[in-house]
Amino acid sequence: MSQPDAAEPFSRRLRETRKQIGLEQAQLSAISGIPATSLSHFEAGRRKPSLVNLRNLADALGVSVDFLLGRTDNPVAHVDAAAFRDEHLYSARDRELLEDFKALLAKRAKE
Amino acid sequence: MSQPDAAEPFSRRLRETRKQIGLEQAQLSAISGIPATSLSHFEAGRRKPSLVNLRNLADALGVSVDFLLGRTDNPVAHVDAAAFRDEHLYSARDRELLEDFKALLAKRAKE
DNA sequence: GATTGACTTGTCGATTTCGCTAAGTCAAGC
DNA sequence: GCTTGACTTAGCGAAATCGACAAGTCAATC
Repeated sequence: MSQPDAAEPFSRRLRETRKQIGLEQAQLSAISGIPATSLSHFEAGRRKPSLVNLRNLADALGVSVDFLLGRTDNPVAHVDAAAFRDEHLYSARDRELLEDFKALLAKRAKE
Repeated sequence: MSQPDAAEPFSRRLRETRKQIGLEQAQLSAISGIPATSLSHFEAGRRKPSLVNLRNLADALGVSVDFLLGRTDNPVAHVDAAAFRDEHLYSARDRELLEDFKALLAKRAKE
């Protein structure tokens, strides 16, 4: 078992984006400065990129890191959605209550 | 040479965001599942997070990875950041409870 | 069937992060 | 001065990524 490929959104996003742009691994390697063998490892899901490599990949491909990681489906960065939807929680008192509540849930979940 | 702190946007963004939200390292540790000592290392610029830790941090803080990395000045990446924030911590049932609790706080805050 | 090109896979030593534990700093409050 | 709380720092072995190189796969073209 354990297909390294299937579960990782990053691997798929990387390959899809690269191909969609019409780049070969060697080309992306030249642009990003990352060895082509490393790119192959990334796309195969055998390695995960370091912070620096991740950033360079996003730069080279012209997409957001969040997109590469599968956190958003929007390739190009971001519009400003509700800046902070939990704004009301930023009263110190409420936050305290919320933290206590979370702690309670977390504790219960462990049992 | 090599000031670990000064040159790294990630370190600053992490600390700033955490404090702005009003969390202590221990709290962020509980939410993100990352040891507090690791958080200290990140904020001091002594270590850089792995892909998984980076993702968990963005989730826990409710900001985009691109923001944490200094690629954008826009804190919020994708629309449902708040919804996914504690997803990995709780069961669906707990999340429901948590949302109810938040709603309660929000309602009270309006009065 | 031999060659070429794109890509995969394995191995190497070096470097880094991993989580963990213990100890240290340091300001605030008693 | 002592304690508490938030945070830093150091050391540990385990695990992962790093870049580089060699070798292998495999379909397409000649």
